[in-house]
Order: sequence, then structure tokens, then C-alpha cells
Amino acid sequence: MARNREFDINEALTSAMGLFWLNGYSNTSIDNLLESMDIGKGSFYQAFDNKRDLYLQTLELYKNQTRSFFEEISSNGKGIKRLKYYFNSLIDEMYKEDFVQRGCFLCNASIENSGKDNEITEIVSSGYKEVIDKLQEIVEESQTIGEIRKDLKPEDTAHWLFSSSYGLLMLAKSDFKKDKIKKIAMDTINILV
Amino acid sequence: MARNREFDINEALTSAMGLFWLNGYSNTSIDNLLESMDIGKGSFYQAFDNKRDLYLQTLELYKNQTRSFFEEISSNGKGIKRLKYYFNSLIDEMYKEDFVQRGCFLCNASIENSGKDNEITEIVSSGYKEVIDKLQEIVEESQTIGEIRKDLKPEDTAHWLFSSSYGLLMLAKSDFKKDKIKKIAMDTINILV
DNA sequence: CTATTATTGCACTAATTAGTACAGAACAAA
DNA sequence: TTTGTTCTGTACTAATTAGTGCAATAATAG
Repeated sequence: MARNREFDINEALTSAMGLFWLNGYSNTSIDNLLESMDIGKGSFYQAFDNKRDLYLQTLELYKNQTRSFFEEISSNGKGIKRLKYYFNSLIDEMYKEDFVQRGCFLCNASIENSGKDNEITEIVSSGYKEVIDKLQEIVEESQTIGEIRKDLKPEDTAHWLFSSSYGLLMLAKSDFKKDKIKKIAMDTINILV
Repeated sequence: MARNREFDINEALTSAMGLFWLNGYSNTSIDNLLESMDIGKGSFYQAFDNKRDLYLQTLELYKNQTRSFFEEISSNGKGIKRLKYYFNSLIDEMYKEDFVQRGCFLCNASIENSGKDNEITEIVSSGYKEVIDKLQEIVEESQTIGEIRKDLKPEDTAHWLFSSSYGLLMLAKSDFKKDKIKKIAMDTINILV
């Protein structure tokens, strides 16, 4: 009955996420987005309510990708091996593209938002929680197969692993070498054994 | 010979730092700054080159405050006690003012900047390094008096403590309770014993 | 008190911002 | 091809941005 959209909305979302991730919300203008998404203003406002709406959608996309990441982890070994895979992938991801360290998109959003927008705060918190829950599952599994000390409480340990890993991302944004970061990560894990 | 400046430049810098810290560089307008510093535009551009210049000065102010903080730590016990004081103060600071969690100003600057401005990158990196060095001193001291395991390499341990503490700040920006964060912090330290 | 000179506040500019309006093109179904 | 609808690009607006220019003010030294 009518014309179809000429661009792929998922591709557009992905490239928008890349911009927001790298430059933050405020430092990404609609014009920047249009250029990177390769669409015109009309198409943009046809597809999205406004800039904030697009931002929220890219945050959700990020959370979905994180979920996929954990599924990938699940199919890569068990216990400590899984934990090492998690940390290593996280760090590899950081140093992947042209030495540009973007950190974690949720952390970036959290810092830029700083409690001003409740919806964003909620999106970030629930994202964190999902990761912590997954880490807790891995810790419990590792304890079952005897790879992590049984005296450590899974919930606390998961929180601790979470904050350690996100602290590493912070370090990686500074001028620390990848090998150094990986070493600290492995030290972190070995402490649990 | 001529009129004196009517406002206290340090007070002005401190309130500017507060704004940048809370809202970031881009989300802080000159008008916001003028209001909070309680000065006019003329006085502003008389005292500072431009917005970025002011920002750099507030970052340096933050680093100076961090140095004072470590001096304060030095006069509060030795070894592990000092380490606990560091973590506790960091967390108290986070939860101090009206439940507004600003995180670490240097981290915020690092994330907003994301490698675009070399001078800012350098200011942040050297700030991190100072903290890590101080932590390393504390670790070495703790090992000397037998409060931290001697098999841990001080440099690695310092990096690890640093990333753990900054990860905690990340958590604190989410909706985690202060007690929870403090517990994770103490767990972190006890792992070294 | 006077002369000097820096401080100050206000009006201004040019650029950029997010978002809107709309005309015309393009596509799908009949 | 015709019809109906949606997509798309451009021109626009109103608000906000950082920064400048300048006249009036106020303090200090003599």
C-alpha cells in the first residue's frame, strides 16, 4: 500500500550507539547522528520520537548485546574458565578499535546522567544487576565444581568481581597497556581460588 | 593604583568544580557557572581565558584536594588501618551530599573526554598514577609490618586496589546502598590479609 | 580629593542546538 | 497507470551556546 523505509533500523541504531558510546549524549548532535546513520532529518524523526528516545533505544541495544555476550560465555567452558573468558573478552573489547577506549556504555551513561533522569538511572541499574546476577551464577557454579573457595559468599563475590571488572575498564581508559590490565584481571580471579 | 578583584578566586574555582563534577563539561554552561560562582561575565573572562581553561584549573584543584586527602590518611594509623580509612572515606564522600553520587571527578572527565583532548587525558592519567603510587606505599608499609601477605607484588596489588575502589564508585552511582558498598570494600581489603 | 586603572555588568554576535513544516519523490497495491 | 500512503530532503524556527565590546563603576595611590 505504501512506500517502505529505505534504511535498516538496526544498522542505524547500531551506528547511533557507536556515537553515543564514544562521545556521550550531549556531545553527539542530531547532525552527527544523521551523518553516521546516513539518513535525513525527515527519516530520523519519522523513525524516532526525539534524540532522547533514540538514546534510550541504543542503551537497550547495548543491554541486549551484553545478554548475547553472556550466552556466548555460557558456551565457553565452565567455572573459572568462564570467568577468565569474561574478563579477557571485556578487555579485548576495550582495546579493539583503533586504540579508542570507550569503556562501558552503561557506565558512561550513568556518569553523564548523574541521577538527573530516572529512566536512564533505572536502565543502568537494571543492566548492572543483570551482569551481577550472571556473575553470581558463575561463582556458584565454580564453587560447586570446587574451583572457588567455598567460604566466599556468592552474592558478595559477584559484586566484588563486578566492581573489579568495571574498575579495570576505568584503568583501560587511561593509558595503561592491555597486558598490564589483563594481568591485574587474572590476579583478581586467582585470589578467589 | 587600581581596583581589586571583588570575588575570591578559590571560592569561585571550588564552586565551578562542583558544577563540572556533577554535570560534566558539556552540560555546564557559562551561565550556569556564572550563577554558581556569583560573578558576571566580564569578571569571568577577566579571570579565566575561557571555559576549557577554567575546567583544567578545576581538575588541578581536584588533584590537589586528593593530595591533601592522602596526607590526612597518612596521619591516621598505619598499614591496613590506613587502607580501610581510604576506602571508607572515599565511600563516605560519595554518599555525603543529598544522595547525589558524583563519582570521581577525574573518571568523569576521562569518560567525557574519551581521548579527544590530550591535555585532559594527561591530567587524568597522572592523577591516577599519583593515587596508585600512594596505594603502593601503603601496601609496602603493610607488608613490612606483616599486615598484608608478602607474596603479593606491591605494584600489582596497588593497581588492583585502585581498580577495585573505582569500581566501587561506579556501583555507588547506581542505586546500591552505602552499607553494601562498604561491605564489598572491606571484603576487598581482607582478601589481602 | 583627584587621577588612574582594573573590575564589573549588560548588550551584543555568530554559531550551533533540537525539533518542525512541508513539498515532492518513491513505492506498493489495485 | 492510478491511487494512496509513507518516506525523504530542505528550509525553517526558536532557544541556547561560548565569547566579545564597551560604558559605567569603584577602589587605590598620591
